[in-house]
Amino acid sequence: MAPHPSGAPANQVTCHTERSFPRASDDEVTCAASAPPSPTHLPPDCAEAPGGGCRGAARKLRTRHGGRSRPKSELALSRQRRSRRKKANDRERNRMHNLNSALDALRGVLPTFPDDAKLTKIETLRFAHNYIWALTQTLRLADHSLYGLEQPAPPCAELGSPDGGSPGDWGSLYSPVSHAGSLSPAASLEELPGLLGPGSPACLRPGPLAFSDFL
DNA sequence: TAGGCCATCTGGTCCT
DNA sequence: AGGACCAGATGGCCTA
Repeated sequence: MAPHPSGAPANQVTCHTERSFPRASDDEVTCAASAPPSPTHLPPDCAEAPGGGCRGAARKLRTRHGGRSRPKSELALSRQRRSRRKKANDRERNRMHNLNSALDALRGVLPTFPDDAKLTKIETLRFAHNYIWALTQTLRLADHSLYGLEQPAPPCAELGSPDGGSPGDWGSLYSPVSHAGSLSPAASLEELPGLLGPGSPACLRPGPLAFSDFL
């Protein structure tokens, strides 16, 4: 299922651009525009502020407060905490965006069907895991046949899978790494069974592929 | 309406 | 001290 097929964007924009929805604590956490910057709660892009008043203000503040580690008032401590929290929130948001970007990149190299909704995070990870396993098995089989090993391909049951299932073995027809840019996942998956040679074990020609085979 | 998925916030912990 | 990482909480959106 796709919770946000056309709704909210996958990557929520941050405070520096726009927010998708306000929160109760946003008056403290979001853009500095919502509240006048206090001397101890300087916006991160303060240096670019028109007139460059921020640095001057900070210097003035240091001068006025005697530089370092002076006992701070409760108000100043509170502002400092909020400032740190805001910065931590920004970093955390950015970190999660990076994580989501990596997941999107992973989705991009995984075969999917056109009518399939976007994979969820957990589906993407499981799919990738099983897909890599299938590719590994294919390479193993290719080695066996290339170097004339007498041993026939192991029965499907012996192939095993990381999850105990047997998702099949037809991933070696293309490499998600080497063809990442030109990969046509949808077509590839549907053509895979037919592209496998007639000598392929039955378990490697699973017929119509179900996406769930990889999950 | 319940449940799934997601983004975000938050506080804690560890590391530099 | 500050950043990275993590897990829990919260609330919004969507689908069955």
